[in-house]
This record gives sequence, C-alpha cells and structure tokens, in this order.
Amino acid sequence: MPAITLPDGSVRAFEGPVTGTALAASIGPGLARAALAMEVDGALCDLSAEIATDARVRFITRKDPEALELIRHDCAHVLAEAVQALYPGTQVTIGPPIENGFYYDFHRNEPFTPEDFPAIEAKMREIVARGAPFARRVVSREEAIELFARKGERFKVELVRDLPEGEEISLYSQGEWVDLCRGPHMRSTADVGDAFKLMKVAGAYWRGKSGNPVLSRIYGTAWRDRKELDAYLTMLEEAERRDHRRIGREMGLFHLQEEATGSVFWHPRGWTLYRTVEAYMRRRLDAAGYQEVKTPQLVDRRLWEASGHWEKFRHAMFLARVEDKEEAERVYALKPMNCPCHVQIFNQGVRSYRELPLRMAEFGACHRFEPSGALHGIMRVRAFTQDDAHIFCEEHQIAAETVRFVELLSSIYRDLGFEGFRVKFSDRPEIRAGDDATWDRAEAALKEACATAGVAYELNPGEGAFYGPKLEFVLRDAIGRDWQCGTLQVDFVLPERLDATYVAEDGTRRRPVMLHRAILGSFERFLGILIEQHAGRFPLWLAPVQVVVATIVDDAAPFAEQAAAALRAAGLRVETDLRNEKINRKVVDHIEARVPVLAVVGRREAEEGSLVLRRLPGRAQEALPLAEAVGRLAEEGRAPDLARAPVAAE
RNA sequence: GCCGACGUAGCACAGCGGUAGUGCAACCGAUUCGUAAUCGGUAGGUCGCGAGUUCGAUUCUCGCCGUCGGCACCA
Repeated sequence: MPAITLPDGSVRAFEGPVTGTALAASIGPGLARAALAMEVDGALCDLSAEIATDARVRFITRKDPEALELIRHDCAHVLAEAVQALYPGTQVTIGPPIENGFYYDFHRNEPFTPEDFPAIEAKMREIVARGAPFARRVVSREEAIELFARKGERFKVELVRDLPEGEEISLYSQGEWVDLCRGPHMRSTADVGDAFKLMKVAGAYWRGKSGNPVLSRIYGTAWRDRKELDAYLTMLEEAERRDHRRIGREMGLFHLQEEATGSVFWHPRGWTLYRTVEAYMRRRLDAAGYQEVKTPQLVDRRLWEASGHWEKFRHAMFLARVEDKEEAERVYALKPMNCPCHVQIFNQGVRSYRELPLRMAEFGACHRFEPSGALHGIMRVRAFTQDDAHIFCEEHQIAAETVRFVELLSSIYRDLGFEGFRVKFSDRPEIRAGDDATWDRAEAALKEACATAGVAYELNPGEGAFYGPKLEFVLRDAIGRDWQCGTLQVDFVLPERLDATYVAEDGTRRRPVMLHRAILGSFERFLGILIEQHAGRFPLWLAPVQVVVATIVDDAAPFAEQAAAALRAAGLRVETDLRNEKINRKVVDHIEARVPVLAVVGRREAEEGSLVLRRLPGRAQEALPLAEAVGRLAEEGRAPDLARAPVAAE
C-alpha cells in the first residue's frame, strides 16, 4: 500500500505497487505526456519502475536540469545502435553523458572520421523517429556474459566480469538493440529529440589505461531543443575567437616555432604583459612576507637523486653535459622544479624555529620534457616559469599558512579578473614516497587547514604529488577546459630526504614541514588563460599598449607627439599613429588591435591642447584638456594593488 | 607517447601528376579626409623536411618534424 508524497506535499495512496507511468497518469494527462523519468527518494530511475513502498517522488520533465543528462545518455545509446547498424563488426564499450554532451567508445579496425558523421546522424534520426521504448531487464552475470559473448562483444564481457559481486546487472533494449547499462533512461528513443550533433572523433585507451587497446571515440553534443543546441554551437564559435593562440598572433604577443618546441618566443607586447603581471606578483609576495630568491638552472643529478625526482621523473628531464674531458662524466639536469634548490638555501647555516614560517619565493624557470601530445599553445609547454614558493614551517602552522595562502590567491585571482575558481583535494597516489603514517598526518593537516580556511573542495582521489597531498586551484579556459593553476602541497618527505632541520624551542633539532605553493602556476599557462578570460581586451593596467594617440591630419602630429610624451611621463604605455590614413581606418585598426584607449588629435585639439578620448571598442567620446586626460588615465591605469594602497605623501 | 586530421606568401584560404593563385597585411604613389576599412600600383612562396614512384611530384607512397582534436601524462 505505497503512499507517495509529491513535491507539493500532497500524498497519494495506492492499492499495490505502482509504476511511475501510472502515477503520472493518475496526476494528470499533461504530466503523463511530459514526464521522462522520476526521482524516487532522491534516486533517479525509469518511469516504468514500480514503486512498492512509501516514497517521495518527483517527475523529471524536459524543463528539469536532470533531463539533459538523460537526453545525453540516451543519445549515446542511439549513437551506438546507429554505428552498429552502419558498420557491422564494430564492438561497443561504454558511452556516458558528459558536460555538454556524450561520447561512445567503439572498437573497430578502421577508425571513424568526421566524414562518417552525416550517415551516422541520419541513422540516429531514424532511430529517434522510430521511438522504440527503452526496456530494462535484470539478468544474471552468466546470462549477461553469454549474451555479449554470443554477439562477439568482448569488451562488454570484460565489463560484466569485472562488475562487483552482488551488483545488479541490467540490460536496456531499444527495439532490437541491447546494451549493458545501469540506467536510468527515458521512455523511448523519441525522447532524445533532434537537438544533437556529432562533434569529433578521437582515440581513447580502453578503460583509460595507456597500455590498453585504443578505441575510436565519437563525441557528440545534445540539448533539450534546437535553440539550446544553436546557443551552444554559437558559444563554441565565440570561444574559438578568444583562443589564446589566435589572440597571441593577432596582438603580436608571442610565437612558437619548431626549433624550440614547447618554448615561447615572447614579443615586445607579450613580454610587457608578462612583466606587468610579474611586477604585480612580486609586489603582492613582498607584501605577504615572502623572501624572493634565485636558484641555479643547471644542477648536478646528485641533487635530483637525493630528492627522489631522478627516480620518478628522469625520463622527463633535460640533461646537459659538457665536452671537456675532466667534466664529461658529470651530468647536469635543467631544473624541472625549484624545491630541492630552495631546501639548499634553507640548509645554509642553522635555522631557528623563530624564523618559521619562512616563505621562500622564486620566479623559477623550469624545463620538463613533456610528452609531445601534451603540448598546447603556451598553456602546456616544456619551458616555463613558475611563481613558486616554499613555506618552511612547523606542523601546527600549516592551517594558518593555508588560510593566508588561500586569501592571497583569492585576492590575486580577483585582481586579475577571475571571480570563480574550483578547488580539488588530491590525496595519496599509488606510487609515492613516505610511509602511510606520514601521509595520514599530511592529509589530515591539509583537510583541517581547508576547514579552517573555509575552502570547499572536490575530492580528487589518488592524484596527489608523490611526496604529499595537494590542493589544486582550477581555472577554466574559453572553451570550458579546466587548467590547474594554483596549488598548495603539504610535504613531510622532501625535508627528510634533503635533511632540512631547524632548532626548536626546546633546543632539539626538528624537521620543518614544507608547503609547496603557486598561485599562477606558471606564467605561460596563466597568461594563456588571462588572454582568453579577457579575449585580449585587458583592463587598462594590464594592456600592453594602453593608449594610442592618433592624428586626423598631419598638422596635428607635433601635438600628438607631445601628448604621447606627457602620457608616457605619467607611466602609461603609449603609441602614436601618425599614418596618412583616415580616422575611420585608425579606429578600426586599433579596435582590432584591442587597444583600450584611443586619443584622437585633430587640428582643433592641437590648437586647444586637448585630447578626445574614446574607450575602444565603445563609441562614446570625451574631450579633455591634456593635463586632465593624463591624470585620469594614469589613475585608471594603476594596478589594483597600488590603487588600494594609501597614496604616498606628495 | 597513443589514435586521427592537418602543414601552400606575415594571416585566412584556393588549387593540382606538367615547378602556383585570391583576399587582407607589407611596400610605393596619390589623397590631409573629424571617429568602424580612401584610391591606384609593386613586391613577396626551395608548396614543413627527407627519401621513393614517375619522363616530370606542391600534387601519389613511405619516413621524420611540427601543429590541431582527444586519450594517456602533468613533480
């Protein structure tokens, strides 16, 4: 006699078990038509499922956010059926919903190409139009294995075999076609609708393991209606326009070339942006009690052996040796990270607990031989500069230092235009240094610190560094890819390996804890994200060229030069455009170059000693006397930390 | 590293078994024109690199390098 509580609080009682379909029908014909699935006591399930006991039930319709996931999941099934219909012999594996869509991994001797998409999509539309109901069937493990083995689906057989003992094994069929699936699904393939599109093909390892066979993955996107799909596709196009590689070229910020794969050639404007961010970071670190250092680029392998990096990362280190006979046996490595070097500085002399926490910062140039497939513009490179720092502290100081760090990071991200970021907590990986007791302490300390700092995180199991757990601060690029930028890592291992000690209050020698931390991560990656975040239209303080003084007639050139000089004297980055071009043309050119302020000088301004300012790409103009324009722009162009600081006495 | 695609002038692209074009940019000239592209002219490419097939390769084949999309990796 189930009593069913609906979201409005009303309760309906039934004589016996009732299906979602029947329940919806009992409420009303509108709901019966609209319901795609239901949530029973918080768990999403098929409409055809029977409710036998008292429960709270909520129906999912196309309007609910949960519908998206159902549509995408069902669409993946439709894709798989279409592919098997068109390409016999193709084996199916898995096909989950993902952000913005779904994918399905197939095993086929010949990989798919985008040219196959029209045929596959047409077949998918047929399957949707046919509208075969999704039917769920629970089977025994033996039955499932037998079924898939008979079909020659060896990947499915492997999946079934590996399902944990006691787990219910369910099959979903849509007409003739059957897949192993946990569900839930909507009523029929017709519910998928027509707002889907196949996007790209890619290789992917079976079960994500690089030793396994490569499967052919087809990615698709799916939405509740055409309008949502179109909006998504438009968004992607816009995102492509703000790709940092494209903007980097258009704005003349940097370039990359074969002879230095994975290293950035910074051009004057790009380097100006870099220096502006670097100078800002240096001020923030100075103010936050960090001491900046600089450590060697080439370091004998012995230090990397001692730190443990040699064993784990040798394959990814650039090695150097010289031809000199005496030295020929000596192997140096370009430093892949700064921490061992910082410990060397810490280890000079005898440290006291009074010096802790000791915050040692370096804009450290590092080199790592990243796998070729990992390279991505300036966001994943082989030569990069970290805004690295190590905080040597006592264990009881971890929480307070974490709080300070998160505050600093949040403030810096905000200044640079990022309002939101995500935090991941990565705990011990399978291959690691240090014993379990040490890891227990490190993880507990970091968790406690998060609680104290009020940091909400998602767990990222097994993804910690080999020497300790870490927090990752993740920013998102223009097309929705996540990039780890900031990080905070608790390390009890390196101080041990490199024998770092300090004299504690009671006179004993102790090991400091090391907190590895970065805010930008690397300048290269962060600038890439910064470029995308602002689509190259930086706030005035960051813009490589802040003001262009453009003339309308040649007669105005001398005053334009004079105005530019006055602006430069006030600390602004200024260029002049004295070309023999119409002002219309100059406006267009500087909008395209993403210059934030255009100062126009015609005969009138030259005579009056004024500037007409226009904030590009806006249309509004404002005429100001030169001195006032200079003062105003200088004020606006100040870095946010300087703008906050009390003005020094005049 | 793995799977796939791609690599032609600074950029965006076209082309094709008979050694290459278009637009924008560049350069030269005219124009001095008040806020979203003035007009005319000129120049620019060992078609990523190397081999092979062919009478002949930018075009076909193979290898390498690089880039792009994923996967794997990311101290």
